[in-house]
Amino acid sequence: MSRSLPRIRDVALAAGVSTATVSRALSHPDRVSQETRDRVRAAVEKTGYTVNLAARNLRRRQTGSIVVLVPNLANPFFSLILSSIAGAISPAGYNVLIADTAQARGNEGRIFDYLSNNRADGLILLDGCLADEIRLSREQAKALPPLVFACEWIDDTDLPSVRVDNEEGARLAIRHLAGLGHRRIGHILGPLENVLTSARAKGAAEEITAQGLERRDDWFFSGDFSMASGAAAARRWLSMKERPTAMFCSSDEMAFGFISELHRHGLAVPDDVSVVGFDNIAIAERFVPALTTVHQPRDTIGRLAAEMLLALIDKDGAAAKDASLKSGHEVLPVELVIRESTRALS
Amino acid sequence: MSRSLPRIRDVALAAGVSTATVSRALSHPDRVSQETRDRVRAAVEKTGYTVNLAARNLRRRQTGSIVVLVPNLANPFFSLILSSIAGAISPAGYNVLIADTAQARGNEGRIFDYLSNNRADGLILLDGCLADEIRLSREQAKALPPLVFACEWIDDTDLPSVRVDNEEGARLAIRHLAGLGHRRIGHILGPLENVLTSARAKGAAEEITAQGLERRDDWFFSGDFSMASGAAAARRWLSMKERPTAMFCSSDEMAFGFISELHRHGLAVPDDVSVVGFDNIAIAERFVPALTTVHQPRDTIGRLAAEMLLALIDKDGAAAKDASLKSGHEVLPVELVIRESTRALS
DNA sequence: CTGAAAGCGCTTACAG
DNA sequence: CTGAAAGCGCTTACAG
Repeated sequence: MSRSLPRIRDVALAAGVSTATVSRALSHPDRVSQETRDRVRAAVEKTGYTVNLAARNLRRRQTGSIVVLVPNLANPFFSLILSSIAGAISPAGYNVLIADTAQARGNEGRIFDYLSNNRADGLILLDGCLADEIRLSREQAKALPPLVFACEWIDDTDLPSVRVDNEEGARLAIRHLAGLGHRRIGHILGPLENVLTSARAKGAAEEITAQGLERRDDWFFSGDFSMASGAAAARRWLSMKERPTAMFCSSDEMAFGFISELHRHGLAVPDDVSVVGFDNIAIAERFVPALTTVHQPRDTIGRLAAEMLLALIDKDGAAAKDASLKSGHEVLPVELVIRESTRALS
Repeated sequence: MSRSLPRIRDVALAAGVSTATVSRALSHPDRVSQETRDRVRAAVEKTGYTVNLAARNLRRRQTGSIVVLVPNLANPFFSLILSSIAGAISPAGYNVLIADTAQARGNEGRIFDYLSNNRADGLILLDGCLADEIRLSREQAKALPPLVFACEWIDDTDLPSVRVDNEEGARLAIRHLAGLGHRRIGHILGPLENVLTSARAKGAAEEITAQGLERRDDWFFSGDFSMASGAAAARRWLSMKERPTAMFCSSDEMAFGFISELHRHGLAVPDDVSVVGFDNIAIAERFVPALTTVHQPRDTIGRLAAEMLLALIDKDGAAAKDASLKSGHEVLPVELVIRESTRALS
């Protein structure tokens, strides 16, 4: 920034008051007389003053930033969540810093840097694979700032989170396929270490059993949420002697990869196999065929995570930490959106 | 941040040197003896010190942040560009703030706030529709920080930019379709005020003429880059008496919307009409049919924009402003990726 | 190569 | 309701 920017002193001069009064008029208008308020406002306008955030933050002993850690920025699943987080955080006066943990993992210590309470007043973590880092930070008594998990979480901790009912989503998917007459249902898993993977696999396995269907290990396909892994699963499916007649994919992208790869081999969905996704990202309704999938309310997830975090930061500031806030888990309902990629077994 | 964080004074005490020396050892290791360097490093490790960025930035009269303004965070086209920007900017020691102009437009003044050099040491603008704001800022002599446009730009200014050869991309698309024997080629436009819209429409119109094809106004369909607008174009296409046999869409998302809407009406691509997109976003190769499209090197765009901006900031700092840097336009080549959504006119 | 000292621009108890 | 003054934590000419 150039040295010619107006400072609070310039406003004070123009308004004929002290800098302390200008500061108060701006930050606590109620602690200042009506007349002073008006004069300061006029002086601000005249000088074109805007507060220097570095100075304010230094003095207030805060960073003014909320850091959001995303597993993979290039994944469209996160974009809507990010914009709803930003939409809820910005009005509260914080900057939103978005960092890609996949990228940060390259640089040793980078993640710790973000986790440090030196960097952010609060954290929203969309990546549940930070258990080790968080444990280490805690052991070293490096105080973490208030944080909230969104979408993913860490098992066996009291860290607050916002997520959907992943098990129920999986059950809905399986129930839908069973209802269409499918008896052999496959499932493409997410990454093995991922909490979403186990939750959805558990729900799927339970419902398969509940429906009295055969549960075979080789009908659980490995994956990592990516389109490429969905395509790889399709190739394995093609090579099987006894194929599932329906597939529940743990992400929409894997469903697209699976469908597309079958299409390249001359097979069609849902004619040759029914497919259900998970997420309901924007393109799901425009894919060909339109994808039957489990809807995650991404805007709500982002907004709630932001609100929970802001509440935590306030509580911390007021030294009145609310235990229920600090370890609350908001579990949002999911719903199945039935479209064209599934149909009754013929 | 809690008040118990180690400060530079703690490091100085532990190392038995002054705070000035600690600061130097950290910021300018070469200006300090080898022994001092080692002792400071040991003291940093022992105390767990990390620099307080607000204090550093205040003292250095900088913000430490680069702001990226995106037209729409929820659009997957931008995600890869954003992550490559972040990948190039972060190592240089800047925070990357991402803001959604669609959201910011709601709050009056928000955009100006971001444009202020009080907020960021540099700007990367992915939104070309900021012409008015930039003109106003300049007129009011509110010094803008160094900035670079990426993807989009503003005509008739000397503001530097990174972009692809949009006209050539359009020509490649039309030439490909003409080469397949198509004589009636339609085009779905982007938003009317958008510079990309005119560049691509110009290239398309030129090449249609160059190929000796009929150019009809009603074969230029309005759109706004979204899937919904592609679907709307499809409905108009369906209602026409004389339909184009091939469509060039100014974005992949519009192509998906167009194809999907036709599919809902029982028509298929490329059997009933050939379709070319623009962007080559990740899902293009996995759409059904896989989309023929004009590839934009999104990672290169992001990286180059970041590098240009960093160079500008350095130059500004050194007061040695390089005119060619300040108004350079990097135009990257595009290439046509031929897949399954186009085929010879039967 | 190193240290003492000033100052970046703001906010906030404190006193009046 | 208002002002004088201290101080947030760092960096950097300046002097030695």
